Amino acid sequence: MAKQQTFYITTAIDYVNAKPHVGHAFEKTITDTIARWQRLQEKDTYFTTGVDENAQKNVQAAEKKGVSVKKFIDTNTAAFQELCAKLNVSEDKFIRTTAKEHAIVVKEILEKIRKKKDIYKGTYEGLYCVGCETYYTEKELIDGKCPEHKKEPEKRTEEAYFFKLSKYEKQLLKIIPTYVTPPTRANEVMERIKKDGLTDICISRKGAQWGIDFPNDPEYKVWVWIDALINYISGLEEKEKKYWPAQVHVIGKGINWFHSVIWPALLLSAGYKLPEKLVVHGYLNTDGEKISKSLGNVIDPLTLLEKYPADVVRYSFLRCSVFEDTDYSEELLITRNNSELANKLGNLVSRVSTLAETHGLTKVKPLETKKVIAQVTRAFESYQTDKALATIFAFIDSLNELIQKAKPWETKDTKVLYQLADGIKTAAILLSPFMPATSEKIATTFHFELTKKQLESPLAVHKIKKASILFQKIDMVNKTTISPSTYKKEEVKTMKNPPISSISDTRKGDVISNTSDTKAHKQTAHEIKREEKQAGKISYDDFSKVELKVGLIKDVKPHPNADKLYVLTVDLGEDTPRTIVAGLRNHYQPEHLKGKKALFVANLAPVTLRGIESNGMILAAVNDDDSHVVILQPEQDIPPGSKIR
RNA sequence: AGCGGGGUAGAGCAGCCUGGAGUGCUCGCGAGGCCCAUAACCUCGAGGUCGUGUGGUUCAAAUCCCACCCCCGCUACCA
Repeated sequence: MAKQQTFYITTAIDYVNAKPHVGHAFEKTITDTIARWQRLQEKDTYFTTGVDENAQKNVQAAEKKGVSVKKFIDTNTAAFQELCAKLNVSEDKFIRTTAKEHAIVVKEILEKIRKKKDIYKGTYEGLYCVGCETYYTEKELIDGKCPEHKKEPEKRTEEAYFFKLSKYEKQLLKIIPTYVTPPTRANEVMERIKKDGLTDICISRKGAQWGIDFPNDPEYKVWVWIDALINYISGLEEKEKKYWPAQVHVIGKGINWFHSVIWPALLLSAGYKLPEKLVVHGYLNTDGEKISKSLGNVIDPLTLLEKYPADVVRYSFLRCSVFEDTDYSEELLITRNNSELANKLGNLVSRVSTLAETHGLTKVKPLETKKVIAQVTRAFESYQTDKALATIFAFIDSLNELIQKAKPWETKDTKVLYQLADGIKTAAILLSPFMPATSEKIATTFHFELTKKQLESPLAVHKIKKASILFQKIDMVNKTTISPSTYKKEEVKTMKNPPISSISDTRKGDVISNTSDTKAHKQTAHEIKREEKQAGKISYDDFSKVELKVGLIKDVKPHPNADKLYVLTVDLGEDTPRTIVAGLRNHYQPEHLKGKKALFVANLAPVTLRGIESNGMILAAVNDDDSHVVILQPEQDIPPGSKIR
């Protein structure tokens, strides 16, 4: 007998410096659906998901909250586990990278790479700001100075461990086109390799306190990305032999580079087989609509799951395109629940089960379903769960048409009722990876099992009882609204980032990132700010230091090197007009500013912004999330240069 | 500016990879049918220069290639 085929599938592991957001839920749902489909195909499936707990940023985030790092990650990890449970995610293992077993595997693999002579000690040279205790890339500097301290950083070198990524350039270029899907994501990476080439990457962090020790050199920690990627192997534990290589890694587009390039290179070096497919999904765009942005609606998946059944939430994700970015909103969920789940599927099951209860079923040749099954199978082969779902719902539509045409309530045609019931069986089994609980309910009503075998054989006739309501309709008014204050802006930003870590710091492979300790500084800055707030008041003397004047905007030009900035030419009643840079481009058209009088700060120290020196500042009123910006103007006409007191 | 996504009916989308009559889906609108079902379901209809190019390739372009315009996201910038 042939050995049962295995199927190993993973999600990316999530970065736990904040609570889970819809993107995480989206990825888990897609991956879970593929895993369940493979199980339905009778493959021996292993599915892992989990969290990346070793990132340096956790240290800072924890300190900010005033809790220990361990406690901080435990709390957030629990939220991710809760998400999986409530979403009905069927993972076989939830990985935590702080687990001892994980660290052991990381060390083993690094040892293999070292033996291959792909690790060497070199010197990292970078621009170091003493105040921040961190390295900056030239791109991050403003005017050649540290953005926090406005001081020029010094050139510093330190010893570090490097991985010979460059060695694998040719091999990678060869494998990426077949490994990475969709092709645009493969091209993206190929282009970058061809353009910039691959340089060796620094894989150690000196003096970091959080993370996995570098083998044989406790002065260093392993760079978090290396540690994170290895979860795909460490998560298998003793099952490694059985399941590796993975069939699929599902990841978000933001972390494509790490999975397309660094991960296979590490595996090649360590002598592992490569995973078969990297499925790179797009993002759910939750503030695509301006309306929800101004309302401050942040869609929290755990809140959604409290309000709506898991299957409804899952369905709302799974209808979104896997590969493209999609706008996602709670309205969308409600519309889909009502018109697709309740009206189409739910209502169909309800009608057929009621009619079957009163009239019974007579076994005849079922409807043709091979085509639908083949189409769904094909969609799964290319990991387009959204297409698979659309195909199933087109089939459900055809059942609705059939019942309407055949009018079994009039004809009492139990043969048609059988065909409908058999069709529902097919739909329910095909839907079981998407909405497991719903399929289970339908299976109970019509007496079948959610197996491959029953998918391919006609429905056995049983006495049917009317089904209970599958999907309740949702009132639009009941929509969840979360006030902006629930989430700090900063948090939302991090959450929108791809699960593991930031990309910018590895852009050129010259990585000692700015993730290392800026905390000392940041904390003091924070304290100062807080003190200022507590004091809250300034003296008149302080106020009088600010020189406010009326200015006439004589000209408005877009900043040549920045999207959000205008360069204003302003008459402040002086001999020559001043150049003032203002961030108004998203809020005003040039013609609405030109010729107007507005209020300016006249004695602000000049600053160069993206290459243009600004000599003052325009005053504007701003709402909470900066979405609405209004310039201040004198109520009546008054000459430029007039003072404001 | 860098990277990414998009522009298809009043709104939101699919179709594009692999070219074959503007085909389809959800919402909305108009008319009708049905009375089994969750006020659901079914049929028909109105509504389109498929962003622009009187650009290229082709017998044939929403689809492939080129140029341009606009929108959105992330990052930078809001003195």
